[in-house]
Amino acid sequence: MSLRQFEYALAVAEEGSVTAAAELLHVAQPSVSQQIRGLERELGVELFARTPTGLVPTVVGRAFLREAEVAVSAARRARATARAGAHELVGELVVAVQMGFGTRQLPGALGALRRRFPRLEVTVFEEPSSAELERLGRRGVLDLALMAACEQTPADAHHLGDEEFVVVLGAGHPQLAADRVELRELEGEPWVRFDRDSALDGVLMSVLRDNDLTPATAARVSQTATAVRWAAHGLGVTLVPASAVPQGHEHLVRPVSPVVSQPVIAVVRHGAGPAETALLELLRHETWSESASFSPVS
Amino acid sequence: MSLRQFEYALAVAEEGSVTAAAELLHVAQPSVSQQIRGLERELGVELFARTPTGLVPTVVGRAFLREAEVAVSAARRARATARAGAHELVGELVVAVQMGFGTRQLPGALGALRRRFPRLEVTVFEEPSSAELERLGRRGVLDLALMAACEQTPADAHHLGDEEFVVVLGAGHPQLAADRVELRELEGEPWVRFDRDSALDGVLMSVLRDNDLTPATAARVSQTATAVRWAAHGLGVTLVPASAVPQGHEHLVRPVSPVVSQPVIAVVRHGAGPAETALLELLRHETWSESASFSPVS
DNA sequence: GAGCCGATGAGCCTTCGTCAGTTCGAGTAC
DNA sequence: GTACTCGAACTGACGAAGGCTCATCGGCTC
Repeated sequence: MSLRQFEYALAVAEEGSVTAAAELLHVAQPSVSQQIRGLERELGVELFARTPTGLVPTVVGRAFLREAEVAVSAARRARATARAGAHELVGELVVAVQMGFGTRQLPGALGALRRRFPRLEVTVFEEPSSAELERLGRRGVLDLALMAACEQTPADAHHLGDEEFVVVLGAGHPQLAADRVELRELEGEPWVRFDRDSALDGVLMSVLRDNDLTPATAARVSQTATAVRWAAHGLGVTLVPASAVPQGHEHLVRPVSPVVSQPVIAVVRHGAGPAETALLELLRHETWSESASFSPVS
Repeated sequence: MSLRQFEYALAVAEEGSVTAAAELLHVAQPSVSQQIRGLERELGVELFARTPTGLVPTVVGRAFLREAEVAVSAARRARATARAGAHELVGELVVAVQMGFGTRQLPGALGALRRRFPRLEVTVFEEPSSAELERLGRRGVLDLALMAACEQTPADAHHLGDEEFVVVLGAGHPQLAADRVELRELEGEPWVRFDRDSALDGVLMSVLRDNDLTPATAARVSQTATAVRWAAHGLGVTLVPASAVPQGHEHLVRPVSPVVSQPVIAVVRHGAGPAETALLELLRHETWSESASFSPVS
């Protein structure tokens, strides 16, 4: 049972005779005859009724040909898709981002990618933990991963820039008066934290530890936008990447001292093709080091 | 580009490695390796990225595999359909009926066929002219044709029975008093006739000629049911097969003298399979010679 | 260095394609 | 009605191509 047999059977049905089908397919007549016979023998059914003037599909033959048509056209589509991929970029690029990193840069890069390769679809997964990210990468599901550097960063990772972290304070918080918040001044504040085992929570914990602060957990959330909103409502203070602050909350945000920043890396998978490389280049050209644009209301 | 290559590629994508795929497919590892390479060479694209632990589909590879999956499953369905047809009857049986013949018997036979072979679909074409019917038959479109015998009836036609013709009179027509209408008594009546070149019109014309009647045409219609309805409304009289009289008009119908009847034949096409034969047998077992059940209201 | 994975090359065998010739049925001329 | 011709599909033999297997090599991981 091969595609060739299907195509021959369809041609015979279309033309109504083996001879005409053979001509259409640019092969000799016995070749078509043999293929049809072989197919019928393998299936154990008569697909065509032999008349003196040619071959006519039987009842089962027509039912078979309907499905065969689907198979053949799908095969043609598959080939066309692949061949198109040789020149243009087509397909689906799967990207994973560590929650909160590159939130500002990624849309720009993806927009540019889409403009350059309209037939390239992109799916983005947002994962909180770097462990899960690594697991997906190992399984080959991901084409490109965007994450904070950690101890086990592979050697072939591409350093894109640094993500500066900022605190979000509740409305009316006394520290909003300062241009830059001294972390030690936040002693005793309750914190809006992130999911256990998430990279963001890891950053927060190490920052608190480095500044001799005791972590009082007000709540745990999984998304940075939620953390910012809750902090704005006065539930506690939180620490998020600067690029992850949603619009409308800028006035509650302050850079911290000492500065907290994390190198952001991109990992493309083994045997990366032109699509991955293109996205990587676009990400490189985004602005990563941005002068903190948060300050007290003047 | 063959189905085998598609299956191999899908297996590799599924298993994540050539070795595992080969095991799954019960072939040696180099075989799978070669097929994948051949496919990639033919398409001019890298479908899989080679990693130390196995093969992972690339961006275009995934787009290709999506279509390949469709092709392979359609091929499987095609095979399953055909194999099912070897034991059970599946598919679509195309039947053509000469307008007005077997109108009563066909539904019964088709119902029985459907009960015995639920997966066999039947399509019925109603054609007015025998020439068109023959043309369709010659082109191999039809599996079975039901028609009146004519001069050029082929030798392999199956005689099913005879279709008696009856007249339909307008309400209040004086001849309704008789059990059987003498055709000569209809001299001067306008007739509701049938489409030019239709078999029914041919029957009507030869009957009128045989009885020395002059045909006065009141109207021409293409369907027997319409002819009966128009005749019932007093537009004229008409002559239709007894089995074609729709319910509710029986009181306006009378057999004629001399008796008009046409042999009804079934023609199955060259190389008829079990489906055609089954329907033919069922048609044979329907009652064709029926004592005329039309009479004046008692 | 052991072990796993994919790639490669040689040999065997199946399968496909072609050419020749045969069979069968339909249409036609006499 | 018979014989002839033509066109259709089938059959068999042969050469070519491709698929499968075995043994082996090169790379990478642990």
